[in-house]
Amino acid sequence: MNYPSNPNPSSTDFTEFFKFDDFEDSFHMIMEEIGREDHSSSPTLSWTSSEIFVAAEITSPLQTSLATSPMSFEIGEKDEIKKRKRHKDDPIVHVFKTKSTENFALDDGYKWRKYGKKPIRGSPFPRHYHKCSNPDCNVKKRTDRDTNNPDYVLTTYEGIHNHPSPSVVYCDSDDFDLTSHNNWSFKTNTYSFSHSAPN
DNA sequence: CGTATTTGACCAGCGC
DNA sequence: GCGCTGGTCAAATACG
Repeated sequence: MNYPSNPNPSSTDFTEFFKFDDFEDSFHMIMEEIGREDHSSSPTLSWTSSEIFVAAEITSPLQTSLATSPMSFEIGEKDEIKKRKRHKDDPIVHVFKTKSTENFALDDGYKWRKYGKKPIRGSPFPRHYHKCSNPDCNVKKRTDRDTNNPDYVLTTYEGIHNHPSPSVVYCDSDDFDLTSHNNWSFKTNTYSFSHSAPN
């Protein structure tokens, strides 16, 4: 399967990428929590990086909640709920594409445990499967090399972390509920972010 | 010796 | 059904 790149990397309107109700709900919920009345803009992020960052968004303590693309869906009514795998043409909302010839994995600040590796049909490069190392957190991510351009790594996230990023080094409050605070910063070995909500 | 990774086996959708 | 494919498990292995 070839993953499309972000359909509109410069857009700040995420809503057009959320075709599924649960995505839209969670998106609006988060926008409300961070005080965005128009629900159409993302937090402002700035970063420095040794890698070239291609996609418009990157995971962060807040945006991880948006960075979800389930691999399968539950469809149907109560008695007949079935699972459906992601179809080839389903939109993949958050695939992060980074130029990385040295480090395969995107350093997103979370700690991951690798649990699988599979050759993918049509690609000379295997896909790697990871779970969040935090107990009781079932967020997953997959990493592939871009078949069309092996210099790039595609990272796909599924799920919402139920804990803060271990890389949050500053927040304007001691508690961990980042969504209720305006200022925080985020640092990994590769990236450093800062976020300041507008007044 | 404890923890993380590797890797073949297993399993579940999906298309035919 | 059945086979193909991708996702997960878990025992073995590597590594600090």
